[in-house]
Amino acid sequence: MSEQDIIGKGTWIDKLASELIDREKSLGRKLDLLRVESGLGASGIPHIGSLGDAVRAYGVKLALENLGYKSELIAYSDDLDGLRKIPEGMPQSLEEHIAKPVSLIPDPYGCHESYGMHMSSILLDGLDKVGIKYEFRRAIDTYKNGILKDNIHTILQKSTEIGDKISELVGQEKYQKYLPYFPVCANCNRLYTAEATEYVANEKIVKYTCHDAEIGNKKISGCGHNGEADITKDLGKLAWKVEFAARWAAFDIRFEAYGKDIMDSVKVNDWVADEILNFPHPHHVKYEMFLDKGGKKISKSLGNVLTAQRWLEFGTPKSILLLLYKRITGARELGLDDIPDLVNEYNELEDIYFGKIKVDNQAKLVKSKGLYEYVNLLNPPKQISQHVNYRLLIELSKIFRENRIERVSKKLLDYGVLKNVESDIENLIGLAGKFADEFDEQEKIELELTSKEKNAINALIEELGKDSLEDIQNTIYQTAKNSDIEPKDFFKILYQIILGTTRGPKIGPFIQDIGQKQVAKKLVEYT
RNA sequence: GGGUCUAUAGCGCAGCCAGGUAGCGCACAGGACUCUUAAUCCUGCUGUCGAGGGUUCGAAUCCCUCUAGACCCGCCA
Repeated sequence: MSEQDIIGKGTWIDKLASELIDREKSLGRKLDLLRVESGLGASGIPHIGSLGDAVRAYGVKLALENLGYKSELIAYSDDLDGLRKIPEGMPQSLEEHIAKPVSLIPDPYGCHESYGMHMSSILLDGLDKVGIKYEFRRAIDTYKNGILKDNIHTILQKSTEIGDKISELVGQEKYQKYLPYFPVCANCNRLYTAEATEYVANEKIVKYTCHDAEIGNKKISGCGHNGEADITKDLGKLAWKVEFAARWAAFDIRFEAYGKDIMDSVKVNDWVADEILNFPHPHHVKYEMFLDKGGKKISKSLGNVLTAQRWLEFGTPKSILLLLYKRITGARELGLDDIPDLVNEYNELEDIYFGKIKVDNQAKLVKSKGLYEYVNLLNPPKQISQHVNYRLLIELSKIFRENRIERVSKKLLDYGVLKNVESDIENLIGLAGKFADEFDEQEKIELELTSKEKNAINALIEELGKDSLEDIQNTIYQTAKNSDIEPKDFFKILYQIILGTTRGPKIGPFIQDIGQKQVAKKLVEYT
């Protein structure tokens, strides 16, 4: 690859942006604002995959701007989506609100105006924490303000044609029978119980009947209300198979990524946009779902949901951005145990960016530097910062649980890893410390000790009580010998008590680090 | 029925999406830190890149076929 072939910063994001621009040019559309969109779910706890959709869309926005175009990210919360299932760990009191749009359900935690806003806020908070900027829009406002009205009208008028096409494209036949529009019942506020029976085009009204319906395998009772919904202002929503298209056209969206689970919906929506609404569909990129470590889809009901907030307890914002920007293709099993590698990988990228690590392959160098810039949202630091291996911090954190930041810092200085400890390193020690506490919990080992061994431990405790103990290593060795125990076995016992393992660091200096009294206290528990 | 992903060292994985010397972690072997073990550091070993074909000066990487596994859609949004 030669120099002039490199687009933008040389990453997949730049390539995507470039494809997008080429496509827009060949469509002959105006290029003064290339708007990108990310859809946010508002019905369940937003996991890191939902965050990824928005983070990557923002990356595309940055790439477009970098190539000289104006761009904007719309974060659209689908808060007219009906609640179908109570997410794991949420109050059962939500039961009465099943099938209602999430923005019409009170927030069970009382901190937001609705259940939907509570969920959306978790995601928006995640975006804020990693530095993503966006323009927030909500389904409920979009429908109330009639922003989609013309497109809804067109879609409903051509519902027969659309129903047939859906059947042809994805094999789903229900829209040959029903209108792709779900009114919210004016009487009971429920969404899926209200069946749209007829569209009165000249009045822009959908007639509906609220009757019993099934969601999943759950029966939901309708209230029997017969009503009319004005598509220009009443609440209701288009079915997903056509809603994206209406929104894309109304918002003039030129790019939206999607997960493979909604591939079929996107296929239909593309057709609806192109053929029914006469709005060339946005450019897309498909991504795989994040899976948990067992290869299962992250699902709220399994309780394996991984949020940005959870990640940020242990990892830096940049580690999330790196995860999401390093690539988009491929299935990925993801867990919190990926954090250490990502934190370290970021440091490596920084070293490459500032020339501290040499990379021979020119293309790879450009790509790595570009990735570094995206992880910094195209605003990279001017200077390299100090790096400490995250795993080292975890190991040190396991040893020092009290006054952790201070004592780990001191150790880093002793090791010569750092010249001085700055606040970002202290912050990282905090994160690594939480990681150590959470995932390397040392359980108390049940040890069957002989009286000979107990005597030896008692002797050692006495020695450790002395202030002027000089050579702990040798003291232990002597203690074992005096008690007629193989030193090897004695060391093993000590490792088990202190570290929970059968081996470990050289124990003399190690005890010094932890503190003689601290160790003595622990040993007493076994005598 | 439709679609997607995955397969690389003993194990776990990166590299593939913009082709250019096969990499990382763990494990293993040796060494440093005065006896005694290595959290830490250094050195070393480990390969039919699932199989077959194609494109290319050059393929783990791009294309096609096949095999095995996983997942998604065909309720709903």
